[in-house]
Amino acid sequence: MLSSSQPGASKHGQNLNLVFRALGDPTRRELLARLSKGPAMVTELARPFDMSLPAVGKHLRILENAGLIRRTVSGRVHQCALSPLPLKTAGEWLAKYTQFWDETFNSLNEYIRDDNVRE
Amino acid sequence: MLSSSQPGASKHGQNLNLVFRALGDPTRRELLARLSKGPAMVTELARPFDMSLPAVGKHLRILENAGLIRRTVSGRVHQCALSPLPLKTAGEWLAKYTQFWDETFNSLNEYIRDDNVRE
DNA sequence: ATAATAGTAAACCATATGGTTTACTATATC
DNA sequence: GATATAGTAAACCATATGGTTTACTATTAT
Repeated sequence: MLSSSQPGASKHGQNLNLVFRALGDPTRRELLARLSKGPAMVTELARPFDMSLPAVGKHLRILENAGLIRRTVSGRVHQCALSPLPLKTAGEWLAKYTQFWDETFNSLNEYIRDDNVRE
Repeated sequence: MLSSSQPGASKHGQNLNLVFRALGDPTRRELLARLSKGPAMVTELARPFDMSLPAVGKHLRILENAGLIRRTVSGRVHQCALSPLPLKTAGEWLAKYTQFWDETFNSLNEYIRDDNVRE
């Protein structure tokens, strides 16, 4: 069934791991929401949180490793910007299940059930 | 900016934490893919994996706690079924960023940028 | 030159994840 | 009743997460 190879061995799967795990933390979702309004430096991003600067720095690193933000250093200022493509990837993975969201089990659904949903 | 309250304090946010973290593991995504083709018992679900039954059992528990599967026990058999609503919730969260996916920075995007993306 | 600012690095801690093996419970079968 | 099957429970282990504090580097400002 599904991918016959190892469960998350593909690069694609690895990205999904990093992205979904990154999204699983509320602080990081807040950071993304903030960055959706435009780039910001680290201190600026950290200000709203009741948390040390290094802690926020770590969250940003995780977002960066997931490809969700990019960082440009100029002087001592690290400017962070949203890099939303991985969100699209995640959205596309979820979209494969859209068919199941409306539990109108019609014949189309029947057809889909016989189809493969791949990892 | 965004939610003025605590970062993941809402029940909604808690669900997102559980759901995204559940999706962050390839074994669990495979399990969901398998269940998208119809319900299955635990042993059946575990078979394709090079992993002990208790390990798969734990993954199923995590999926269950995230609301992504339901379990009905009859006799000694635990039947698991996909419960896709939390996927919808996650998809809706992601959908708030759809605007950023196509990097056509038109005037609509400009308008959106002034809008709030909330947690 | 001195001091303040932006940020990372490193050491540390508590708890969570993801896996194992062994033991156990409960149901089904012979 | 004896045995096999389905599955969880519990104890254990290694590593990852999410936070802290202290120390450090590098840039900017006085």
